[in-house]
This record gives sequence, C-alpha cells and structure tokens, in this order.
Amino acid sequence: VSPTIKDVAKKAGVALSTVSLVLNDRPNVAPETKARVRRAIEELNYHPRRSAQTLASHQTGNIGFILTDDHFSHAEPFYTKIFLGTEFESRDHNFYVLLTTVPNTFRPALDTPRFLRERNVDGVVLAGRVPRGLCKVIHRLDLPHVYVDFAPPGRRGNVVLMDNRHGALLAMQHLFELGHRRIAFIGGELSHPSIRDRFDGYKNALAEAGIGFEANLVHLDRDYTTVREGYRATAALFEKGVSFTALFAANDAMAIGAMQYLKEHGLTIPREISIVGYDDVEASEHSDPPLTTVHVEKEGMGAIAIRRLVEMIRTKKKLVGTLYTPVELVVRQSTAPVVPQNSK
Amino acid sequence: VSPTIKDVAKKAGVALSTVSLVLNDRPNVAPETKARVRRAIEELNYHPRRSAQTLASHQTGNIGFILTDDHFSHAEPFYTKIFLGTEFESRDHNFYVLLTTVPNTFRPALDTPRFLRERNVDGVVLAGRVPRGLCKVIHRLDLPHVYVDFAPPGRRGNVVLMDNRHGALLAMQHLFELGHRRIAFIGGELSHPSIRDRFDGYKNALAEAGIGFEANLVHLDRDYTTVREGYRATAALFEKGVSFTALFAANDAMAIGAMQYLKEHGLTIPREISIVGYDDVEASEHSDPPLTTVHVEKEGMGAIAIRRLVEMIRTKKKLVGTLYTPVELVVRQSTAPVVPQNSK
DNA sequence: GTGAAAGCGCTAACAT
DNA sequence: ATGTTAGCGCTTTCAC
Repeated sequence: VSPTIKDVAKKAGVALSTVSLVLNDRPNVAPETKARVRRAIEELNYHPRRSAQTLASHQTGNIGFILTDDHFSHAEPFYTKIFLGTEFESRDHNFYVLLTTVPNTFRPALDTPRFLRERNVDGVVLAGRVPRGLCKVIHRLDLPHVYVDFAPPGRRGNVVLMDNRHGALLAMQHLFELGHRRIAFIGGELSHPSIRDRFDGYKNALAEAGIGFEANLVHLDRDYTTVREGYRATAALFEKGVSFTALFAANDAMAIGAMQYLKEHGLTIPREISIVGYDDVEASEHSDPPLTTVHVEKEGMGAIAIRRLVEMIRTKKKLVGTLYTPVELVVRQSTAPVVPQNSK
Repeated sequence: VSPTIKDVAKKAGVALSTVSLVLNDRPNVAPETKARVRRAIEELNYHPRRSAQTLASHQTGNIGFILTDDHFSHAEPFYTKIFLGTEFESRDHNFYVLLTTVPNTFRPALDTPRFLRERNVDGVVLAGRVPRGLCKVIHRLDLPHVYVDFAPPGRRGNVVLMDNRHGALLAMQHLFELGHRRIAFIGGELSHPSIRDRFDGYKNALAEAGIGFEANLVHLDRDYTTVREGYRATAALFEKGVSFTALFAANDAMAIGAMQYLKEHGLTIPREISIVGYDDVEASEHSDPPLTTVHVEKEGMGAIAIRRLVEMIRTKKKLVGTLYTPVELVVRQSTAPVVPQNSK
C-alpha cells in the first residue's frame, strides 16, 4: 500500500540505510545524496511507520501525560490547558502525547497506567497533585519525567512551576494600594506546592507591609480547591465572626465559591468586600463581577515541560531543577478601594 | 530487559506462535496449554510490545480524536468531557487515544493531522464542527470514523448526537408551565446540527403550544456559540426593542453571556426574565443565578462513539447510522413564573 | 492443536 | 560517504 523506505531507496538509487540516515538527520551524508533522497521522499509522499521505527530503535515517540481523576473531573480547565500546551509543543518535536488519568487513591498494582507497563512512552509529564505511590512507580521505572505544578516528595527531579510567591505578592500589593489592611486568605491542603507558596506569598506580603498575620483570617482545612470548598471556607470565616475588607483565594475556583457565598449573604462585591483569585481560568472573566486574578501561562507551562522532557529523552541525561513561568496581575472588577467607615 | 514472547514460550514449553494465539484470544488452543501460557505470562509479568504487534499486524491500537482549535481554545469543557469519555472507554478496549486539534481554516496539505499521514490510528473520532476539507480527507482515507455532535455534509457515516429536539422541547415546556409565552431564542450558525435541531425544537414547541413564531424574537447570526456571542445576541434583541419574558439560549455559554448583558442593564433574573441554557456545563452550576439547563451526558457520547468505532475496527465493516444520547432538564434558579403585569 | 519460518518496516553495527 | 546485514518482537501462513 503506502511506500516503504525500500521504495525510497530504490527511487533515489541509494541504500536503505542512507535513507534512514537522511530521515533521522544524521551526519555523514553527502548534501547531494541527501537532496536526492529528500526528493524521492517528497515524490512518493513517504512517511516512515512509527511502529517500525519504534521496534528497531526502542524509542516510542510517545510521551505520557498523567493526571488524577479529580483534577480532570473537577473540570478545571487549568490542567486541560497545560495538557494542550504539551500537545502543541510535542508536535514540533514529533512526539505524540498519550493522556491518562489515575485515581487519587492510587494502587500501584491496579492503577499503573497502561503505557507505563507496556513501555509505550519515552517519558512522562505528571501534572497537579500526584499520588505518592505513583511517584514511587515512576522513580523505579527510571523513565525521564517532569512534574508540572507539583513538587514530588523530596523535591528531586524536574519541576515546572509558576511563580506563586510573586503572584501572591502582586495580588496583595494591589489590595494594599486599594487601602485594604484586613485581608483574609482561603486555600486548600498545603501539601500542594502552589497552594503553599501562595500562602507563603500572602504572609510575606503582610510582613513586608508591616501588617501582623492573623490566623483567624485564614481558612485552609480542605483537600481540594474547588468552588464548593471556596464557598465553605468563606462560610467558615464568617461563622468565626472575623471581619475583613478583602479576600485572597488560593485559586479562581475558590474565589468564585467565595463570591457565591458573599452574594447569597447580601454582601456587594467589590463595594463591601474585594476578591482576588489566582490562575485566571476562563470562568473568571465571566464571573459576576469579573474576577481580579493572577494570570498564569498554562499552555506555556506544558510547553516548557515538553521541551525539558524532550531534551532529557534526546540526550539521555537526567536533568534536575525547577523552572518557573512568569505570572501577571489582571485587574478586573472584583476589587475596589476600601470604604473607610465600613467596619463589617 | 523486559521479557519477550520468546521467554514466555520457553517458560511455558510451547512455540512462539502458540503464545501469540493465547495473547490474541484465538481459538484452537488446548485449554490446558492456554492455562500454562497464561501462568508463564503472569509469572514473567510479560506485556507484548505495541510496536511489534503493530508492525506485524498493521493494527496500531490507536484511535485519533480530532477537534478544531476553536472548540478547544474556547475552553468549553463540553468537548473536553467528550474526549475524556473516549479515553475511559478506549481503555477497556485496549486502545490509546491520540488527541489533536486542527485550525478551523483547515488546509489539507498543511493541517492534516500527523497521525493520519503516518497511518498511526485505526480509526478516528471527530467532535464538534469539522471543517469540510477534513471531512473529505477522512473519506478519502477510507478509515473507520465517527462524528460526535456534528453531522457531516451529506449526513452519511456514523454520527453520535444528543437528542437536541427533545431537549429543546423539555426546556420550552418548562417555560410554558411557568406561564411564559413570549420566549426569545439566541443561537449561532445553523450549520451546526445541534444548534439547528435546538432551534427546530424551539419552533416545534411553539407550534405545539399554539404560539405563533416571531422572527423578531430570534437572533442567530454569529458563527460561534460563545459567552461573547450570547452577550451580543441579547444586546441585538434589545436594540430591536422586542419584549419577552424568557430567553432560551442554544447553549450554556450563550445563556451566561445573555445573563451578563441582562444584569448589566438592570434586569433581574429570573424575576424579570427567565433564562434556559443547554449542555449543563460546569459553569452553569456556578453562574449567578445557577442556570436552568438541559443536561447532556458528555462522557457518555464519547463512550458510545468509541464502542461504535471499535466495532467497526474489529469487524472491518462500515456501519452507518445516528446514535442518540438522552437528555434531561435540570431546573435551577434562572427560571421563575412569569409576572403577569410586567410588560417589559 | 502445535511448531517452524517468513516477514512487517525500520535502525544500527559493521564493512567498504 | 554509502552499502550490507542482522535483528527489533510480534503475527501469520503453512506444515505437521
């Protein structure tokens, strides 16, 4: 049916192996020969078969992308966008991305992704919270891998993060400029590095501004950082009876949940309470009011991860380190100057 | 490194080919032999290499999933969920899903997905609006394929749709029950079958209820059905000066855009205007007010598509037909009884 | 029912 | 710089 390397060789009048060298951009091919082979490839509309290449070279040309069920089913477009970023970038490097999800109650024997067992990937990207068991499996496999928006236990390996501390600082400075001093923080489990770093940023910003940290103004007991948790966290804050003029949420989803609670309880945003989120997901632009938040290059993170991974695959070297993507404050309508005489 | 079929054969004391037969669940293997082979596989923790199987059998074990850039970058979780549905279902059939996007200005020579050129998939799923050029490419390839939430030109082939007419009817009946008679409709380009069917459902419902159709109450000039278009469409309706007590949007995104416009212009939802959407995307639950909408089994559609596709791949038969997934009305807080004396 | 052997399309030594 | 050749790990006739 479709032409093989043999056909190309015949047409170009060279040996199989020469065609192979050209295909893989190897040195030691005369420019003139190379051109001839290229022409033959062109004319035959030849495309090498992945499976044959894989079988012979032991390189699959695939990259695995692993995400927990939760991250995907909560439908946060956040990780979806990171995935997309990996997809686009992989194209340029001639890799396919195989996406799979694992339950967050990961059991190695049952839940290890198929492409890992079958050795069907040359490397993997792990995004968001990764179950400990999976980290271990990955390490044992000795497979190039990079974490995105997550730091594995021990902080070893390749990690792509956004600049969470800086973003949090930007958000807080914005609130300070608007005159806010009593600023609440809601977040989830601190085991997620992004959440922890944002929280750290919150505390550092307070310190820099000479404002004392108040544990009462913080709520972060839940695991996941969803709209629902944002709602609950805000409720918890109010039940404690603390007063504040602004609220910084660990991410947009929680910010949206917070806005829900506040609106339901008759508070006007931003007149009575200012809200700042983090991530700049699609929904933030369309929330009511549109959310002031910290923008993150989600696709960019995916692209960076792939570039790193491809480098490791190509050079067969283990790289270790943390790469950061920049963040940026996006001011919309959920923040406003504090009204002086308003103390609840 | 990892065991091959040879190791299994040796361990089980049979020939290579016998192991292959067992692997592929072929008949004509003595039960006793089969058991022995199975044990050997188990003990060696053997997994066949995809690439070797592919090379020898010309079956890749991959399924392609194609989506336009727009559908993905608009970040409607709608198609993402369909994709997820295909992913999960594929697992059970031992297929991988390769996702790719194509520009909506599709040019065959440049934008044909790599996995198509490289013949790296056994079949493809095409979701949402598919550029005409791509349809042609697919047909020429003579590759098993199924469309999801889209009907190709000529309506031939396999199509998975939701019951849009019925869903629209449910939505309209709900509004009728609340006393609404003047109901506007906003939608996008009718070339998308779902949009057209929903519009048809709208018209049929009016007819059934004995209410005359008014072209003035309808706005559907734009291509895409996004939040922005919903906003614009609603604005257009108001500029025409028509009055209505309820609005049925072709999808949730447009409904959310409509709510934005209405709220900005001082209208209270649902007191002054009731809104119904379609799709039941994540955002609808968290909109303000939460949106009454028609729920669609998005993952289910993906799963159905895969089952059909796998059947075609396995049997090598071309199937033709349209499969429907059920829909269901979800009543939230964006709809309320019409207030009698309120005429704009 | 089971085994031997050819070959899928490519890569990578090695030889020239 | 180019050609020859031996696999990569599996499927699939075809004998037995």
